[in-house]
Amino acid sequence: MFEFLLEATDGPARAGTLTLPHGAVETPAFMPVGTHGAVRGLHPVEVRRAGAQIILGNTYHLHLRPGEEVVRALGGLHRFTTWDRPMLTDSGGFQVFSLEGLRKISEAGVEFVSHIDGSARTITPESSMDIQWALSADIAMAFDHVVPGQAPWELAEEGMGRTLRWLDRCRIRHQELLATGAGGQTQTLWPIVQGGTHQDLRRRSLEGILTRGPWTGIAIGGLSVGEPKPVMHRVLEELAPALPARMPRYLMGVGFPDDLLEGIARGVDVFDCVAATRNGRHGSAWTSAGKVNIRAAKLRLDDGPLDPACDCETCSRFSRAYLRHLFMAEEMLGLRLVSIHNIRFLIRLGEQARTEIKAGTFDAWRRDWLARYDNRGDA
RNA sequence: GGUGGGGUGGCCGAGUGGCUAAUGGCAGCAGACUGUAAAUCUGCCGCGCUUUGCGCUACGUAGGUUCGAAUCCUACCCCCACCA
Repeated sequence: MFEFLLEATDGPARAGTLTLPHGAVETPAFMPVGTHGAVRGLHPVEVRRAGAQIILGNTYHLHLRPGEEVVRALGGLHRFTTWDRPMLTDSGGFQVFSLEGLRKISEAGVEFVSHIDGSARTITPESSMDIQWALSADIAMAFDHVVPGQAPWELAEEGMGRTLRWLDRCRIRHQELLATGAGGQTQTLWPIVQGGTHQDLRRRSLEGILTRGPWTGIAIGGLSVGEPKPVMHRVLEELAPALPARMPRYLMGVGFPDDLLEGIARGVDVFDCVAATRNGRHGSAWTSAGKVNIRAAKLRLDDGPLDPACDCETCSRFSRAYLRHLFMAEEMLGLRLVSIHNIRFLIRLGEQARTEIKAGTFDAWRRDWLARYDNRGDA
């Protein structure tokens, strides 16, 4: 039910298949983010047609609105949203970082002041598990304490240690929930490696997680939260040799196209990132030649597709000039079309990487790809 | 024809003697965004240059008052409302 079959490796890069209750996920894979139970702006069919095999939901946001009991009463997140393929829910741990000004951390859990109505909302390792069980995604994430990328050792140590202690509580509660076995529901729990940018802490975190195993997958959190890219690469490289080969590795919150390739090159199997949809809504598109600002004046009469090398529904049909017009006219179709392109772009990057890994040509392909990719935005 | 109100940078619109190349907003231009408090945010936005500075032009037009005017005075042109 929660198997990971490692099909090929090419250096540290891996290609595999993750089997989950709602279907298979071929890796390397990019998961579009659907915080509120929807990939922002998109119809589930569009998300599916972009090639998505799994999407995310968010514990904190769905707890606040509509509330997990509503989702449970309506048959769980799959039925509620009509997304019938695999889903993963993030635990609310990222909101410990992103909503820093609205929360208070203690060993018991995190007291949030709701960003919606100011009411007090406490999330504990146990309640995060309860909420995620009610949402009933295929994969639940451990409730973790994410610290900023520049966090000094002391703070990173605190977050890492707390994440490990909370993992014990998550695991106990999750096993209790599994034991109830209500309605034949099943779900797996993935732990999260923390420790900031400090090698000793990352190692301790990973060792702590592995001694608490077994697990069906493992996540690396607390990256791309303000640290320079080379530092993220270093952390991944230091971690890679100690990660068991049999488990899928999920690099949380990453990333941009180049981050996917750099992550895959360092042994990562699964990614998620809001940038595809957020940048899409903001008019910033990724293409094989680099970033394109779709509002740019120079595109006014550009009759070509966003990315000639892309097979998405946007590129196969609409011109850059039309997309620009939609943005200038504030037609919501524009936001949607670029979002569709961006998620297809990342998913296809994973698909291409998978092919290259199986062919044993990943590294050369990656170097070539990155050399052609202009990150400055004048593609 | 009379009376009153008004003409400000691409547009709307503040400003009623010096702190004003002129608040705001819109439009335009450029950029940012990494487990979503974001269909958001930031910067530029009279012209030129050796661009943390300098020069030029500018608040309907032409004069005037003043050390100094978008701001005060005079004349004229135009717009709006009401009255004839």
